[in-house]
Order: sequence, then structure tokens, then C-alpha cells
Amino acid sequence: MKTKYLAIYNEISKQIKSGELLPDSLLPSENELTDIYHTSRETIRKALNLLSQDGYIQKIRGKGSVVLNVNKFDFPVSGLVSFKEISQKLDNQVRTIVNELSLEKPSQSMKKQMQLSSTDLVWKIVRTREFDGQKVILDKDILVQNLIPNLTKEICADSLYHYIEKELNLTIGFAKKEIVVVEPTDEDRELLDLEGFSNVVVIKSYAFLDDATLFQYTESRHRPDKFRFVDFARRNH
Amino acid sequence: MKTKYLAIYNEISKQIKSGELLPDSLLPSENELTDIYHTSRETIRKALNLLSQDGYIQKIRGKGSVVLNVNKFDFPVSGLVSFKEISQKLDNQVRTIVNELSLEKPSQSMKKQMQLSSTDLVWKIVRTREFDGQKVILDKDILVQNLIPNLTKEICADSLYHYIEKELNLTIGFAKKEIVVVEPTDEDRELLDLEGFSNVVVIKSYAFLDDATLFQYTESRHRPDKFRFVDFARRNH
DNA sequence: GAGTGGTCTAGACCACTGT
DNA sequence: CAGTGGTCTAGACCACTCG
Repeated sequence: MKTKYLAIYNEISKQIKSGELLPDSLLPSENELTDIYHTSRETIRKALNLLSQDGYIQKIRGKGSVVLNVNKFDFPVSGLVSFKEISQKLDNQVRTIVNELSLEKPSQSMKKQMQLSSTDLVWKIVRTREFDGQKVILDKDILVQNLIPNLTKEICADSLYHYIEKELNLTIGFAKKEIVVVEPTDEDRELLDLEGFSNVVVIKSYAFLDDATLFQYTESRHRPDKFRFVDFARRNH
Repeated sequence: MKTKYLAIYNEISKQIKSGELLPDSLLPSENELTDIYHTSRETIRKALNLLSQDGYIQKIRGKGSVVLNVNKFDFPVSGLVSFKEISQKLDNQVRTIVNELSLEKPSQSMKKQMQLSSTDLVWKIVRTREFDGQKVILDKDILVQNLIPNLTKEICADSLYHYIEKELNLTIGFAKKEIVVVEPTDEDRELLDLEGFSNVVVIKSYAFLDDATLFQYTESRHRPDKFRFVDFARRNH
């Protein structure tokens, strides 16, 4: 919120989410917005481009910026969002069970993928997520100990990302994710309430810090009926 | 390719994809790039921001722009890409079967969602995608006839998006997508080679033109073992 | 301290839309 | 035609990294 264009982005996106700005209506023109916010046109355009990227508006040359219907899809799970952040938006009964927390020597393939030296250790975390009393998500995390020296079960039960960003003051930058559907493993059957489902949805994710160092590998294994992924995509440049 | 910053984006992304620029190396600084491309710094920054959005580089304040490893994930299916475009990147034996092409009155829910007047008709298309002789994807499309007046089985067997963009000269803007896993319908069992799989992955997609008009609803139903979704995501603003 | 990327400005010209 | 968004410029100041 320190920068002008982010402040403008937040202000306008809030107005769209609250319904103060209606779908299919036009925003004030860029020139009008420069007056409203006492700033230059390029700064306004930075804010509007962010809104466009995130699916709030569509800019149309010669006409203006149209407000898009944001609420058709109730909650976007796209982007890089932690479980804690998602569960706060839901009002479900949500509980996290920490099944395992240990410091281990990484496997050969992990060592290579994470570019670790031979003495580096990794945290291994296994957590179950319970919605309305049902165990529907199994999260398996590998974290580089170099970057995250201390971990406790309490931190894992609360929010890893909150701890990393707020306590350790690291900045999470980006992630590469892959979604596939596979047959459940014995571990899946043991730790999840699969109820006869013969597949699980697996989200494999490599998460990187601001400075492009890999700090986390996650496999998030979902019972298929409780899985949902929502995305907003723009066409090629 | 008409604009400077897109030309620079294409040039640098090509160098990264080809391996001419190596992962973990630094790009020339923004000031150096202004000299190399004979342009202003803001134009260079537009190109670099695009590269950053698309996962090619990571910008680090005080240091420079690091080239990221693009090939770890072989082919990104994220964004808004047609089946034809994907299949051209694969060297698979790929075939499209047009099961149905008809002009219909829209269902009540479609009429509402697509904001159609009561006389509007929609195209209904059902297509099966065959990889290596196996029917693994079922695509069900609804298209607004107002916008796409004429359709033939030949167009559907080739590429809808190519026809819409190149023949009709419409510009596809953005899409909202949702991925869920469900039990197969009778139609799925009939038209796909499910081979005992008890789930299908469904990608529901609303596609919009440049001017924010909805023109297409698609359900793309995949056999789970042939489904794969790859995504690059940046953390919150 | 020199060099990096991040923000912001004021102004210019263009392509497109509506009337 | 006037008004819209799209591109591009030249310059300024700041926050950060690294030796």
C-alpha cells in the first residue's frame, strides 16, 4: 500500500468487489482518473493494468474500461495462496492435523531438484486438512532447512506461510504448479477419508522466494469431490 | 510484433527458450538494454515485466534480472490455448471426431448465463479427441450464433479458434475456467475409452471476446490419466 | 559509492470508437 | 469530430545490493 498505483488498485478493486461499481459499467476515463487521484496517467495505467490482469476489468480501446462480473465464480483459488488464507474465506469447520514433522537427509532426486549441497537437511512435514470433520486433503511438504532453520508442530498447525513471511521476514515470490490425477497410495488411504474414491487430485508445487531460490516442494493430495480450481486467463501476447 | 516492447519480449523469450540465455544468469541491466535496443527505459521495463509475468525471469532489486529455468516443466497448458495449438506442440497421433453439430434453442440456464435474447440460437458442438488411437477427451461447446453465424463440421474438425480469429477476425480476450473431478456420465462412457476409470476431470470454461462479450461455454472432459495442468503463479500484489 | 531495479511525472503521437 | 486507451520518451528520485 506504499505506492500510489497499488493504493489505487486496492481502492478500485474494493469498489468492484463490494458492488459499488457494477458489472458492465464503465470506469472513469484514464484522464478523469488522473484528476481524481491527483497523479499522472502512467500511474493510473499501472493500476488499471493490474485490475485487468486480475480479471476485474476489460480495457477497450476507444471506449473505456468495463467492469467485469467478479462474483459469478465465488472464490478464486488461482494464484499462490496458502491453506490458511483460503480457509479464512470459507466459514467451514476447518482443522489441521500434523502427522509428521522431522529433519531428514533429502532423497537423491530432491537434492538435485533443490540444488542442495551434500550436508544440507530438509524438513519433512505431513499434514491432514479436515473440513466438517472429514479428512479430505493431505499436504506433504519439503522445506530447505538453510532458509527455515526452526520449525515446530505449532507453526505447522497454524500457517507456514505466515511464519515464513511475518516471522522470518522472507518474501515469497512465485511458484510452479502441476495438477494431475492418480490412484491413491497406501498413505492416502490411511490418512484421508477416501470413502471409496478411486482417485486423488495431486497438486505438485515448487515455491520460490523473491530472490529466485527454491525453498519448498509441496504435494497437496485432495479427495476428488472436494477439489476445485478456478482460474482467470488472458490470451497470448 | 508491431510494438517495440513486444518485439523485445519475443526476442528475449526466444533466447531463453533456446538456451542461448542460461538459467541463473543475469540479463543485461535495464540501462544497458536501453542502449542495445535503442529505446527508453520504460519500454524495456514493459518487456521485462511481461517476461516476469510469464515466468521467464525474476527481477531482483539491486542485483538484476535472473533467467529462470523454463524447461523443468516441459509444456505449459496454462493460459488460454486451443486444442489445436497444444496438439501442434505434441508430436502425438492426434485426431478430432465431430460427434454432433447443431443449432439449438439454448437451455434456460444457458440463456441467462450468456445474456441471450429469447430468439437467439446457439451452436452445440460435441467432439472427441483421440490420442494414439484412444478417445481420451470429450469437448462439449456452446457458441453464440449471433457472433459466429456459420459453422461446418470441417471447421470443427480443424480449429474453432483459428476460424474465429483468422476468418471472422474476432479477437479472443480472456476466459474464466474451473476444474473439477466428477463421475462419468453415460455420454462420457459412450464416447470415451474410459477403461475402467471411475472419474473424469472436467474443465468448464467461459470464453470472452476482446470487448468483454461472452461467446463460448465449453466443458472439456478428460480421462484422468491423460489430464495434466501446469501453472506459473506469482504471489499477491 | 556505483550500479541495480521500482516509482512517478508531463508530455507527445497514434489507433480506435462513438456521434 | 472529440474522447478513449496504447505506446513511447527523457528525466527524476528512491530503495536496495554489493564490494
